Amino acid sequence: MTTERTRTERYDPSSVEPRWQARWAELELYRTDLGDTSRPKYYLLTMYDYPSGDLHVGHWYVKTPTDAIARFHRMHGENVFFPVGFDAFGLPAENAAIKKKIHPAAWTYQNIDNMRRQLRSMGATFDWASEVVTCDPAYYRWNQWLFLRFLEQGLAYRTTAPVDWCPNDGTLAREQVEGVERRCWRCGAKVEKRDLAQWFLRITKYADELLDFRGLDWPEPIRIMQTNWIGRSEGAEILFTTAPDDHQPGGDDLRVFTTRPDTLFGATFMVLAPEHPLVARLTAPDRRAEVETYVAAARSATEIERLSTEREKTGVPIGASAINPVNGARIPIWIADYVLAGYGTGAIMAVPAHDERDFAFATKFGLPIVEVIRAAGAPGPANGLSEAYVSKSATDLMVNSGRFDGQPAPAGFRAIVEWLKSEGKADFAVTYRVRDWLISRQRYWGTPIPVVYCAVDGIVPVPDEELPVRLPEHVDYQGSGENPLRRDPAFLNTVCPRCGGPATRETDTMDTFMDSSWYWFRYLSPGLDSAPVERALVDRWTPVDQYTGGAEHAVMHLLYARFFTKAMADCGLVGEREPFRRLFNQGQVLGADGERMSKSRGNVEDPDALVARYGADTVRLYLMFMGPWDQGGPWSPSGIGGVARFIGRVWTLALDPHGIEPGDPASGTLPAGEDAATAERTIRGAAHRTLATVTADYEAFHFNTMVARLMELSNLLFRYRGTDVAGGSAWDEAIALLELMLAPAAPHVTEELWARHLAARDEAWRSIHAERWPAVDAAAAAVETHELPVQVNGKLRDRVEVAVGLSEAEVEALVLARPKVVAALDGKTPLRVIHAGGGRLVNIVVRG
RNA sequence: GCCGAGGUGGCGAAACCGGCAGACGCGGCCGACUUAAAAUCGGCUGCCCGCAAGGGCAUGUGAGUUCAAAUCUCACCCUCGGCACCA
Repeated sequence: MTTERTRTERYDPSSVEPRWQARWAELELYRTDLGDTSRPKYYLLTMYDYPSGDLHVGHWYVKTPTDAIARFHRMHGENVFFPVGFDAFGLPAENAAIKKKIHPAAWTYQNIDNMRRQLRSMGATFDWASEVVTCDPAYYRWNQWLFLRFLEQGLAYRTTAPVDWCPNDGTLAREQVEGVERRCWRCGAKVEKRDLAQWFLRITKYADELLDFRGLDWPEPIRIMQTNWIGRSEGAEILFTTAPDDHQPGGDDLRVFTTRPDTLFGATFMVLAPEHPLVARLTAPDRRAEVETYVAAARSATEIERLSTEREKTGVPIGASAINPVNGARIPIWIADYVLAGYGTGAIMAVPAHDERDFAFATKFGLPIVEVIRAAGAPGPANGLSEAYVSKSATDLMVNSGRFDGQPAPAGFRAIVEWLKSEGKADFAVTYRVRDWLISRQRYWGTPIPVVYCAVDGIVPVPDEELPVRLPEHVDYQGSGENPLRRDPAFLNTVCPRCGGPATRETDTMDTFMDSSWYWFRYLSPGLDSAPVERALVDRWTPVDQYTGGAEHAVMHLLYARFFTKAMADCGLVGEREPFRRLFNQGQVLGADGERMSKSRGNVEDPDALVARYGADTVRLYLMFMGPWDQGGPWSPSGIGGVARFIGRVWTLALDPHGIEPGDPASGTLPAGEDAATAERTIRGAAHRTLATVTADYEAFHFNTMVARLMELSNLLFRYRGTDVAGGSAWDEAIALLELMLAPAAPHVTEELWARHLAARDEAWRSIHAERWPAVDAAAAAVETHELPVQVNGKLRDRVEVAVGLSEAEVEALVLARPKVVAALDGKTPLRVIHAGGGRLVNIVVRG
């Protein structure tokens, strides 16, 4: 008997995992009863995916820890709603259509089928009954409906805006414009800008409200990025007028926005955006050729290039002048690409003495620099300023500013604006960096914008009862990259809903960010065909309690979602004005080469192969163990074997507590100096201390240290395997705690072990995932002594085991008597003894 | 360029509040078990000097604050995310 060394069967995920997945599905364990009010609700949302074809480990990296959160909350008795869906419109489907001659819909649905299968292999607790697919007319119909409400509210409007344009392939997305040469990805033609009439949503109306994050538990960096993206600037709008010349009569209004009206006397020239509407009219005939060349060049540059502060400043004078309203001075008008048409008024007054970009510009082109602000007490510069003085100190004084000389700059700011305001030439103003949201896309695979154009009635909204405006199925998307909807007469030609006369449909479709701006509301009632959202469920379940997804969405998706919620609230559709109470951004898993995973780079890591080899639990646990969840990093599978080993050890501990390791002579005997009673105290103490830290780690999403703590506990239990205490009550308690703690992260193996324990005790089966999260036994977890590090002059010299709760004097006496400390003191008298952080460390200071 | 994040052993990382740098795991080395291998189990493993006891050095670089700095401050270097038509 004793020589029999047969081990328990190994853990075999390939048989255990599918069996439990099937059982959970059969029992509909994760279908949420949204009407159940007996328990607290927990709406857990993870960013839905674009159906690109295959899941990669990056998808697992977001979703499996989120699933652990869902399970953790269920174990706390909450009614958890954890839906999934697909962000199914978008450019890649159209690209696939062009390249592979497959219909975008076919490509998309084929990918969705595959990804559904892959998502199910995670063993996650998604509520599939709530699934949303945005390219389904039952979904995009409500995009159209919402658009029409926004149109009624004045939140949607149409105006012209430039697009990247290829003469052969029409509008191009940013990623379809290649290289610094800016050429078309398909035909290589030089890309130009073209102005098109397009639809916008008025996000700027909510700019101030979007700056308010009160009540939201969001990461600070995301709040800062959104705040900077919105970019609120307080200042004034100043009215300059153009001076008369030989070629034009003057008297045109030129409005500028400035944050520094106190520097107005230092405005020595004016710069218009090359796209500014007055440029053509004001330009002198002899300047025209040069100006037109410059405007063309500026239009082909990207905004990132134009706003670079590093780049050499460029610009040309247009041969006209403006009148500075404070002193009547004639100042030359230039155009330069660092001034953008879309920001402020598209025109600036240049104050080179007090703005870095203006200084660089004036220096390069020999324009005058007039100092008008000086630090208090500073002498005036002897030979002119060597750099711009941009400091905004409250004690700065105004100089060379007529009757404002000697005034503090902040007072001058107000005084100058008040004075000009009384003359109708200025007013206080606020400008935002954020621009209204351009939602028009000249593409096929998106939600058609539901308006028609009638020669008689102009822009006419499609009536609600005619929604959805369906995408025609059979279109010619092979001809060119231009929107195929324009080539489909059956779609294009319609009748005006108002007059019944001939009309044409809008052929632009919506930005897919429109779809993702309200999908979590739709999850609550995906099949509802009378309204986009069911108000009662929305009121009960939103805002979302926890949202997880990538930080790459910090400003666009997450800002649009907030805007949409506010706009929907103003349309009376929802009650809350914020979508996501708590946000977490996990890091990105990069390819092994450190680059973003993408098919074209060939660095995509396929989770199916890993699951086949190690099982879903190991992959889940490894992704959690890799590092902090918000960090991400390059993918490397080295180390996954360690996690697989850990799961195997838990399996062995749970099913074979009395086994002896033939390779370890100490196996099966208690550690030296321990009897059964102390061993059991050690086991219970370790288990309950682990429970305390693991609980905190789950709550803080510190999954990597959570796994480490469980490894430590299993290592400790392994030392007691085969001894007299193995299989005893303390042991069994520790094993049960270990399984419960591991259950949210590794749901299959823990479910199997739990079922076997129940069967061994002849108890009826119940899922471990329906068990309550255990409570810490504080008495068991308490420690009696701890190790105290002792430093002399900040260097570690000794460690002392001390009882918990000694006074500082007792500790000091103990420590000063230690031989190593005496040696380190070398006869010198301690100057101070510092007791840090409640017995964490003692530092003895001796030098003078 | 602008906004945001991050740089710690051979590798992934830990140190949550300014208090023992390197938990946990990978890899490596040594051992046990085995006819053998695999698997499994145990031990050691930041670098340098030393037989050892011990000592010195060390958290991207350089300065500073402090009894004490991976952690705070300043400057610089490098990597990653976003920059409005990829999602």
